[in-house]
Amino acid sequence: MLLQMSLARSDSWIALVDVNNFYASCERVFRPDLEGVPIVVLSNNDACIIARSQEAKDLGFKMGGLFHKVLPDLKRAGVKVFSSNYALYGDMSDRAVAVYRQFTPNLEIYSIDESFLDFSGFSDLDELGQRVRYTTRRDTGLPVCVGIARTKTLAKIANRIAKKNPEHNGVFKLETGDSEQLKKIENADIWGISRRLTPKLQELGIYNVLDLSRADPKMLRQKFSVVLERMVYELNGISCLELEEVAPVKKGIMVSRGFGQYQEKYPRIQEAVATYATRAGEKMRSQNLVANTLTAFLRTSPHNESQTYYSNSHTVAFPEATNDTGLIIRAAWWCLKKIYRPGLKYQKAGVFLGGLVNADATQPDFFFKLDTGKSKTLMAVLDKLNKDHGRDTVRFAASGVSTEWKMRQRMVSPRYTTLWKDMPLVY
DNA sequence: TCTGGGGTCCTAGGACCC
DNA sequence: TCTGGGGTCCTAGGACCC
Repeated sequence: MLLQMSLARSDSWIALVDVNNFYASCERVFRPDLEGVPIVVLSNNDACIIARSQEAKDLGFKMGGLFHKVLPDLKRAGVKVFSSNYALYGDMSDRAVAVYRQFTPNLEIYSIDESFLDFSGFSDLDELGQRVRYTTRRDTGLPVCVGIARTKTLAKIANRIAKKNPEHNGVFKLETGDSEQLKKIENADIWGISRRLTPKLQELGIYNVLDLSRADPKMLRQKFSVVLERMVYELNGISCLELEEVAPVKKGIMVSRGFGQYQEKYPRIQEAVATYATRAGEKMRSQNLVANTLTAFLRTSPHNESQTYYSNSHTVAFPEATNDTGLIIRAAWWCLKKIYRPGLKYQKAGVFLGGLVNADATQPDFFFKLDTGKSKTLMAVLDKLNKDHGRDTVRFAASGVSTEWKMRQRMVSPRYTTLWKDMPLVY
């Protein structure tokens, strides 16, 4: 593979804006009474901790900690616990990005809580970073930190420095070749280097980011990968990772969930799979995509020692690319029939749509004639009703009415910003 | 009872072709 | 029937990220 890189223009600057403790901060925006109170947010099924406020971090609660194990400690410490509320987090994320766009037209939404902003050509970048920070807080209630540097990798590091050192007031500009700063950061603490890689780098005498920036990129590529090679260039201010302002077309859409409790019965699993298939169809249509293939998968718990682990998947190709929920459910059930084994306690199932292409550029199958006009109208009506009146107002009977497989969300906060009935009357 | 969900990129290896 | 290099394409699996 050819290494793509370009010397940073002399005036090119990138800012990484990152919301502090994003999920926990979202919960706090509408609950000012929780200011200063430790907060944790749980994964789906209320299984483990996936986000913590600063206070909860300081109390020693760990990422990934099992909820049921740490529950007594959480109670004792007076920690406020939330199930995850992705409707709220997704909407708050959109609001933050809308604020960032007031400062630069060129930005890349990197994740639900991080965006890269093109700061090239502006003067007084520290002051600009402070304005982004102040405005985001004022207009959304969310606290952010800003890291500014010549490349994405360095901007990530700058952001980390801003976050860890309160004296910078949430904004830090990292100059290329600032060896004092790079020396202070361990390999495992930067973007793209996992804990696993750390001991191997240490064998080569690479203990911190300064060492890494001075390592031989060709040698690292040979011993590890092109990813590490690029990192060395990035650390030296040579940009290898461009700003992706236009989100690339998705290559696949996945909808999967663990069940609220283990499921054995075929009809219940069918309902779950039909529900995931429905959700996947909605996602596709909202992005004007159609899928060429569908994969369904089913597995038992890898942690349940009372039975042997079983995991299987099956893929089918649609005769013609589609985003019709009826066809997606049928295909998903076809796959499910191939992989379901009676007598097992299943923990999770999912649906994956692949071979995605734009819905306006499909290749019709000569022999298989799908009535796409009728399907399109039906799906449009379905989506409109569900958008106006709430999810699942109208749905396929295949999804069933039982609730036993549905995930647990016992402590979910209201959808303050996306559901009229949940909107607080007094702020 | 109980261990997230959704995604990207890279690599190796096999199939196939000329 | 055997031998071979060089190339592309596809897939599965791993690593990593948030």
